[in-house]
Amino acid sequence: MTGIRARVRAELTAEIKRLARDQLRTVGASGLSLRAIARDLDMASSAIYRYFPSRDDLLTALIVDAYDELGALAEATDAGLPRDDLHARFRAVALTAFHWSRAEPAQYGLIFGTPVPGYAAPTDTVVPATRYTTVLTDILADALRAGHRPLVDPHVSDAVLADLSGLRDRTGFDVEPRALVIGFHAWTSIFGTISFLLFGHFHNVVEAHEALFTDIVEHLAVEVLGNHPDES
Amino acid sequence: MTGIRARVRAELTAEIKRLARDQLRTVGASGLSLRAIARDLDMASSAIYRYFPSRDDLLTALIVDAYDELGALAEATDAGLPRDDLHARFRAVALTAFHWSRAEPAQYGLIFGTPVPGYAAPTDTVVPATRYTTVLTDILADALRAGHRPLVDPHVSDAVLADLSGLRDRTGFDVEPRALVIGFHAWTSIFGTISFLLFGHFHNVVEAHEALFTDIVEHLAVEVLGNHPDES
DNA sequence: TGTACATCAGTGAACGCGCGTTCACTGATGTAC
DNA sequence: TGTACATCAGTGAACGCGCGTTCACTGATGTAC
Repeated sequence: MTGIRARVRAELTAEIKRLARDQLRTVGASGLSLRAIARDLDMASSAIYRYFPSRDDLLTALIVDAYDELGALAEATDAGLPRDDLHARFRAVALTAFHWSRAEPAQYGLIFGTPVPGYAAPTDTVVPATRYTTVLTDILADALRAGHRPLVDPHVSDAVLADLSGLRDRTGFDVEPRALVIGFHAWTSIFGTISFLLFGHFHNVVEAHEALFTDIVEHLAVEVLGNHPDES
Repeated sequence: MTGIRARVRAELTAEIKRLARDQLRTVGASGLSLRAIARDLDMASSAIYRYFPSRDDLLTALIVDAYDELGALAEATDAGLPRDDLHARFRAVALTAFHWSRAEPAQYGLIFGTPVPGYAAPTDTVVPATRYTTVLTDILADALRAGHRPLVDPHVSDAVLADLSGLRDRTGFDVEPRALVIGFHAWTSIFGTISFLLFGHFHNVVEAHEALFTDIVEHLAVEVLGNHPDES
């Protein structure tokens, strides 16, 4: 059986990551300690190196997992809704990010907070990082095709246009620039609001976090999607 | 002369904070080391304790300074513009935050990034933290008085309404709830966009940061302020 | 103006702690014939 | 099915480093009379 050793290995790898996430919660990314994890596991500190070649590799794995978790949740949420109810899809996917940020604040902070200085995210993180964003842009692209139009057509600077055409040439990603700027606006609004709520900037101002988030996303949805084309 | 010792003391205090900011830039808030600062100053590490009673107090001073710097810049920017050009004031104050984030990324990360775990911001930081926000809400209040109306009237949940009336009772801060929700939206959009640009989430997508920020803020201004009342 | 005393800045040693990573090693698990 | 060998997981000691904070102290600067 080649399987048993591999299974034990996978379990211990998962256990190490689980304990690492616990540490993220209590001491933050820069306080993450391999020795502390080894202590929790009743192992020699050097044993961790059989699973992760260095502390940075463990951090990278946590980042990848976090992006994948959020991305998978958003994909599942979106897939469960009727394709043509763009308002509902937009709201639900935004709300998914909000709920995930409350369930996993440490992981949220890891990917959306201050970057750990001296840590350069390797390329392994690029694809997982795009999963959530892809769900969002797909919704906006569907909306465009279905005749939804944003309330205000944004101005797009020449420099931004040039970047976007470069992006199209490099990756084939081809979306109408004005729609994309609206998408960026929605993206940064959603996560800006979540971050401010999570990081305490609404402390003593508004405590009904989910209600406020919902109100803001609702407002955003109308601006981004306009009214339903049937109604205009 | 009681002055000379006080002056030297003020200078050294400033020097310590300057070196601490350098460290923020290179190793981040949690890597901030009093011993390293003492080394840079060619002093015994214990000497720092004549100026800051603990590491956390130094961190607090840095946070207060950061909020004050950004707040003072926004106040000065706004004060230099004609009171009745609300679009210009809104854009300029947003852009001030953007430029400050580029000039002082470490300080920006300190106040708008992931909170340092285990560090509870003391009450000294509350007032400085409101300076920027006050400039922004004043602009929106002026706009309302001048007849500007947002393009879309936001829905405000009962729970948010209750929080806001509680806030009014506690602090006397009294702004029309729908205007305030729009203000929150603008606030989180501005800083969400700045954070994503600064923290690398637009890496390999849009490199013309200032142009993109300007486009998004312009879009936001129209949504928040509507068109100028004269033109409608 | 001069002296006695209090305040303050800075020193250097020490306490007690933690960290990432390497290395030679033992013993168990898997593989090939 | 049994044996020889290779792979792998985990150990424990060590290297070299860093940290915040305390404490008794020296010597200079300021204050009060």
